[in-house]
Amino acid sequence: MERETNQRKQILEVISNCYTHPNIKELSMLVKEKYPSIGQATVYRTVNKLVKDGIVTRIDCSTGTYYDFNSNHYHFRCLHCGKISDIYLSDDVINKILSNVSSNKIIKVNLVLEGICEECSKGDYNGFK
Amino acid sequence: MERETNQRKQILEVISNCYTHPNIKELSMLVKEKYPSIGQATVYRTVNKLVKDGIVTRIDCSTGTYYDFNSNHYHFRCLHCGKISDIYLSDDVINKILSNVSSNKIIKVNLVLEGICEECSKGDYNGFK
DNA sequence: TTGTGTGCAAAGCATTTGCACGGCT
DNA sequence: AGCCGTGCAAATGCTTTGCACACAA
Repeated sequence: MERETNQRKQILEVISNCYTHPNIKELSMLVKEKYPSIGQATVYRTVNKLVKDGIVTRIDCSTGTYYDFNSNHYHFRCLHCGKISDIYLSDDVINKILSNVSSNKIIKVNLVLEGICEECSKGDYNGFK
Repeated sequence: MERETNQRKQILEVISNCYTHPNIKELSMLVKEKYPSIGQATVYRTVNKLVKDGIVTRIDCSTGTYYDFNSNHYHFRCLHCGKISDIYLSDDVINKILSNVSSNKIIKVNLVLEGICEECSKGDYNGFK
């Protein structure tokens, strides 16, 4: 099913080396920088496959979709600077959340908190991004 | 700032009467059905304003963005039938989640669980939507 | 050898925008 | 009266797709 092509390996390598949580556009640029011969369509197709295969995680929030490698954590997005940071929740809290759903087959938890990060809270700012 | 135009009232009325959680396309169609003279661009612009004003809530998940009226609850989306249902969490659980973030200004919590709903779990199915 | 993956360019869609007009306040 | 909101249609921009070729299994 899933072939270990060079492009797949290289795109995965770029994602896993990402310090930030890129969206598809940023990811495309990073891939283009390091592996210029990889086409745009390949990035789109490959990332979707990696998500489907459970190797890469989607972060869906109000400003779009971001990607994360190997994530069993959650996210906070600053409405001012746009930075996305990781949040870790205990199994206890997660189980309490899951216990509120009658389905016994939860496959994914997309949790994104949005607000003003500590750094932005300190400085002056006017309005949100 | 926000003018109480007929279009705004009518679009809000359509959203608030929605039994389901429509995406922008479904919402456009519902608006078109009931108020054919309202243009497509107006639906887009107005919904975005209603979200910005905190009157309508965005639900962001892997299949796109859905809208909800007056929501202080959370959501579950079935990967098989696509249905979105409401989840209610106690303040206790929410506070435990929030306590994991160093920011003291959380403005929004986007929480979407995905899995197979009870109804779909009962029946046979092959593959996800 | 076979069929999936890839690159390119074009097609297909969803969303935004410019502009003139309408209607809140 | 002034100005934001609206409708229309065009523009924009993101994502997908068709096709011929490449390459992993």
